[in-house]
Amino acid sequence: MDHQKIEKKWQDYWYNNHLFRAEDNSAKPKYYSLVEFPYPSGAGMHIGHVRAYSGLEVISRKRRMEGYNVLFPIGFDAFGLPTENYAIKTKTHPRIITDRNIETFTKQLKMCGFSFDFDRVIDTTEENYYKWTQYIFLKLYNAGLAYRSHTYVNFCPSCKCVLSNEESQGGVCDRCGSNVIQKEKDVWFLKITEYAQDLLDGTYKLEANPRVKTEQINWIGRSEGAHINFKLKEVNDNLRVFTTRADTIYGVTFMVIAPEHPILEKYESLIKNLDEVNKYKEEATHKSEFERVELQKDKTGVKIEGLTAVNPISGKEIPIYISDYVMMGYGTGAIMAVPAHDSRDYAFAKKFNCDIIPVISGGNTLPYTDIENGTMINSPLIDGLQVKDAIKTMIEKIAELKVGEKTVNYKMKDWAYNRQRYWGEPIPIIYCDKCGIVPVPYKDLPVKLPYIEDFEPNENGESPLSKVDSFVNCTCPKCGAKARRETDTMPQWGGSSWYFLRFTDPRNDKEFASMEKMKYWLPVDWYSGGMEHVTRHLIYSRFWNEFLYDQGEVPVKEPYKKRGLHGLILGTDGQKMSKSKGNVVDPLDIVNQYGADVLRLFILFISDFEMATPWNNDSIKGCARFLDKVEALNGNVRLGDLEYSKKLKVIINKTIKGVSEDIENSKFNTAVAKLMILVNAYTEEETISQKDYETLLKLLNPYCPHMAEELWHNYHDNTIQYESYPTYNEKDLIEDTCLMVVSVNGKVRDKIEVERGLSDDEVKEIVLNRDRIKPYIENGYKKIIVVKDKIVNIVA
RNA sequence: GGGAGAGUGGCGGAAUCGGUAGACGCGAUGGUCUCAAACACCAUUGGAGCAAUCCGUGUGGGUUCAAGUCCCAUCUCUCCUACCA
Repeated sequence: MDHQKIEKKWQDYWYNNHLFRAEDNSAKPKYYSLVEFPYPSGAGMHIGHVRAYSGLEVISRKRRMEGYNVLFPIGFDAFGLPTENYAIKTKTHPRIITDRNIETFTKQLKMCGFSFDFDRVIDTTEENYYKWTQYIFLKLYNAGLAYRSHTYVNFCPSCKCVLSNEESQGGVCDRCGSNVIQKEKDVWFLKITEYAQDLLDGTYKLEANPRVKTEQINWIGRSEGAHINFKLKEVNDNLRVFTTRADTIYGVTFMVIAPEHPILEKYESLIKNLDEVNKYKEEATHKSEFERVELQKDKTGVKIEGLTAVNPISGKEIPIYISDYVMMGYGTGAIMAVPAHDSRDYAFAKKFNCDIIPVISGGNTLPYTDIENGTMINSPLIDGLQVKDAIKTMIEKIAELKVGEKTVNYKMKDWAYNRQRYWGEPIPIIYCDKCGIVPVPYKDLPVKLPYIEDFEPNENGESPLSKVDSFVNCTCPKCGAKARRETDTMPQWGGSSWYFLRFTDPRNDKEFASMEKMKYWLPVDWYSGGMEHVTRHLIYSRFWNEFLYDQGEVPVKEPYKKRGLHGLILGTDGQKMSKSKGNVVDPLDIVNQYGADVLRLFILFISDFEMATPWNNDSIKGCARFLDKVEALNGNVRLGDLEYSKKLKVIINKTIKGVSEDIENSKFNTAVAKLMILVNAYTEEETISQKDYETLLKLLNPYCPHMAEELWHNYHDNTIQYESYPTYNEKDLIEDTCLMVVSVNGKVRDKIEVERGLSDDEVKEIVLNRDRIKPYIENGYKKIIVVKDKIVNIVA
């Protein structure tokens, strides 16, 4: 069959007739299946996209046949650095590049025959979309969840841009791979930490692979402990620390604060060795996070002369050090060091000759860090207590003395939200000399991104928009005086944090989506995506949705009911595909050579959907042969019912059941194997009935819709897309007879074909008289275990 | 350092509750068709052995009538995370 021709034919038919359009008013039950919308890169669609979309493509086509009103949308997450960098390199405006790329992507998606609702396509860079991204930002601002702060942030020296914590994992820029440094800047933060507990609670409820859940749970990083205030001897102030081990307080022999800690500036005048301290501070902040981690074995630091802390329990005076092994971003940026029971504190103490006092018994050598089950020593108030009780008792004591309290700490940090870049949503904020920070009134949205020619960032990391006077200069909405606009833009993750809401009502110009439509469509029933977005996009978007829910703007607290996973497609060499390795597979080459149906079938057949798998050029042939066989069967079809062997009936019914169950469990590969078994069984028959052939076509349709549609039209005038999905007959699932395995001492010695449902005694009698078995039981046997219809084991 | 996942033929990978290990596909070998090749079709295909049979799911133990599957120990790989106090 000429796949080029028939695929084009049915794609035109489906898309021109809007066959996959989701209905807003429908009596059918709804189903919202969502795949992570692509970033429209210049390279076009990648083989990974095909795999990522094929899973829910199968589900969506199956749901339509099952009578659901399906929303399976697609759009483009088109703001972002790669486009901007490419624009700088080629001196072409990002708008032009984006439009071009979206066009290419759309064409390619259609060439694969994906059943997206192309009437709902959204583009995050369009004014009528980013207007609402800005709207949600203002909502956050007005709720006190967007704030500006002057602080140290992750900064990529190559992209000349601030990065969020999520974008600089491992101390490396997410986009370009450069080492990230700490830079002091004006930063917009979104207070995602306010939602840490809600996000954690929601994670437990999410239907998802444990990998997804644990990763989110670890990222949120809840830990229970206490805040403890250590009085400063020289001034009337406290040094506050966070600890999970309040029990070890008698073992504290020194304090350590992060180089960025504010008391350094606050009590500058008291510090006798200020020059030395400032020098260390300077060095530390200019080290990249990578360097800090690399040098971790070798602890560095400076003792702060002139400031002393007082242990609130023992009253002992202890020195304070500055060291870069303490991070400003976690806890309070200060720790109480217990060198006897913490290997980092121990290393530091050894180097700086600090005292080391063990407070938990059991260890012969220091540092003794295996301290979950020890007993307290050298700790007057809690001596002899088990660690667990000691923590509890000490926290109570601290609270009683009003020098601290029980608290919960989260690893997650607030989300650094501004970027010094052109190709993003302008942050809708105005600075007025009189009124300070003024949010743009909702009615003035969108703050349009001006069309400019010079979009290169400058050397000191200022946004290209700062050079555009017509954009910067404005009037204060409050007092009418001359004012300036914020010139930074939002990060790539902004637009994608709410796109699933927009899909329910993509052309609305009054609201980001109507409540009525969101009530109908939400939550997303099945959201499929990659592991790489679990600690970024998935958390961000859940945060926005939870916030909007609390504002009464969306109807559900958690936007996703189920989160599915897809594994990476690796190169044939087992390495990640990349241009530099030259192991990239272009999906369109496969489409041209074998057709979209073969590609779709193969990409799901290749392995477990959730696992990473190397690409294999040779195995595709098997899928092509399979489709040839399906087509060839067309000649064996006879109208009307045929009476088959029970065996074939069983195969048909088992296939229907198995394929359906496998698909629901994301076991797309074994579902294909079952279809192959069915086709092989059909091929052995002289003739098959039209009804049974159509059963095959319906089962095949979600995978290979072009072929299914083409063959279906040999018998019908209507489309197969909304034909009812096959159901199976319970009583035809099992054969009348069964093959039982006979083993002696666990080794297979014989097989018997017997009637189903024989009693144990009947089976025993048959087995003991088998010629193949007799030699093994000449000297009698100890016992016989019969597993009904399956296996007999004789213990001799 | 912490967490998660994985280890099965020449290859990609299957294997509900512990019950015939290797489904399905690729490749390979032999054959049919062809002047020939490709395609297609038929047969065989975990290893050793003529065979009976023996050995086989990273490694070493254990539980069980029975272990890829459960338990203990151990090695290797992948991903995530990371001076997290």
